[in-house]
Amino acid sequence: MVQALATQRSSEQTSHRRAAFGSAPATSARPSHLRPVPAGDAVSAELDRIGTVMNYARGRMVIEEGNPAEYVYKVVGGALRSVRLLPDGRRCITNFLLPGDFFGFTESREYLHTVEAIADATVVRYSRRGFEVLLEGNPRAGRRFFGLMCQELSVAQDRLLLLGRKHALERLATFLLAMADRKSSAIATGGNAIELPMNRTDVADYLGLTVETVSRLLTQLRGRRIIDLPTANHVVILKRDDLEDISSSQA
Amino acid sequence: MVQALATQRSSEQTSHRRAAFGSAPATSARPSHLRPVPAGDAVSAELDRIGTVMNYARGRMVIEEGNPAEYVYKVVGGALRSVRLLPDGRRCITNFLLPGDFFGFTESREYLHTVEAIADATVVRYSRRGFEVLLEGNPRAGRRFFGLMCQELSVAQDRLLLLGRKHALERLATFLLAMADRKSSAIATGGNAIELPMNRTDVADYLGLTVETVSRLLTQLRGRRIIDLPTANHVVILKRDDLEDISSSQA
DNA sequence: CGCGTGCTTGAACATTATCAAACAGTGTGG
DNA sequence: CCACACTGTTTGATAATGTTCAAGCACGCG
Repeated sequence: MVQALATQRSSEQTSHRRAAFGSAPATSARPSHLRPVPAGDAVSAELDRIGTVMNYARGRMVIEEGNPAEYVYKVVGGALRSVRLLPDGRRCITNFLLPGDFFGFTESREYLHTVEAIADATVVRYSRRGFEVLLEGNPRAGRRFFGLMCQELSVAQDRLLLLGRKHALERLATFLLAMADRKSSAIATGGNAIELPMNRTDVADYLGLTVETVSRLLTQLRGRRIIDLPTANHVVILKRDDLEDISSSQA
Repeated sequence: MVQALATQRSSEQTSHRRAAFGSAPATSARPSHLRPVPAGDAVSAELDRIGTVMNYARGRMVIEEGNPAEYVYKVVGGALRSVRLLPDGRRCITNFLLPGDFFGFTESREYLHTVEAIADATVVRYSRRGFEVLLEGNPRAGRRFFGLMCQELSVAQDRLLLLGRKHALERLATFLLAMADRKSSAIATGGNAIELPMNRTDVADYLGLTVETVSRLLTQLRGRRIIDLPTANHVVILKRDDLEDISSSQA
């Protein structure tokens, strides 16, 4: 939410100020350590030359499934969701995108997923063509992004395990711990205070559950004094060990 | 199974014959069109120089979670499974690996998943170091493998949707259609005869179901004359349209 | 021929979904 | 400034899908 406040309300507002590749937004407490933001260097300088800063208001679509895949993006501030749909409307959020995350990569001509801002978001947009030229001309960039894709794939596989084999409560615990690690807005609390930028429906679609189940389980965890819920979107982890036990994560 | 029969029974048998990068095994009907095997060219020639052909008997482990990630692999013949486990033994098969597929890519020092042969399998092994040198020195190779990772990620996201939002019968239908497309061993039948190299437990762990449910649903589909089951591992798609309707796939 | 593994089938059960309604928080207009 | 409407959250009762436990069956192999 801190990031969101720093961005402007208007959507699709373009600024031609050049974007720093590796720098986290000033309003972010620190870059995520799960998906590290590459440090500023030669690759960053290259990317800076072709990047354009853009702002999207909450709810706005950044890319849409089926549209020509002409750009790739990096999140600078705010939060977004990557969405896949079934024909009848059932929804899966494949990923929440936070500062430092890239999105929009695809091998096909069109995007295969939709990305929407769940909080006012700032992103840097790179032309796909320019990005590809960078990849071909700069082996270091190629290596870096190949490594990034390996990590993404690994994260996705963890989620396959979560969706395929974990119970509802295990899923929620895993999610809360991951969010706490990615987005520890309060260093003072040891990374245990989480400001959720997404609503219950988003969490449900991310965990393969229903809104009702997510709500009930959060209530249950609060009843067991494992978490606190000062407000609906503010979670405080009180007993991290218990949450880790519940999550059944090997990590 | 055709591929498996062509390979030798002994495991970990090394042959220093050089491996053709893009060529499908002679015993394979045709390369998968879902995950195209890159055609032979300069990149292939590069890889050939550092590849070693290896055979693994059914059930053998090729790579193991936690071990140093020293190699990357390409499947030439047979079939393998990529596995993730929870501490209590619950299992998720993140992918079935068939001829043309690569595996073993990771950004971390150790493998994050286990790969086992489900049928006698032939793979080509490349040293990770040599592969990385290739990526850095050959922009075309970099681009190709980056694209491959994009595809892998997209496939994984489709499976997130499947595991998160599809019912058991939809999952099974989706799986059967995908297998038919990947592994149409009988061209004469229009790609509708499938020889499943994996057992029911593997299918269950791939679809996030139990063996019993998989078995019941296969029986149900046979009862509705949508598929035939000449043997337990031989599926014939009789009504592809019905199966596609059931699968709820947008594709 | 008998054993073992994997597949199928059945009955009871559990977890989570569905349907429904009340509640809370926020922003808007009177 | 308060009432109202809207959206999102919580809670409850019921139902369904898929799991669990259990047993029988079939095929392949020694």
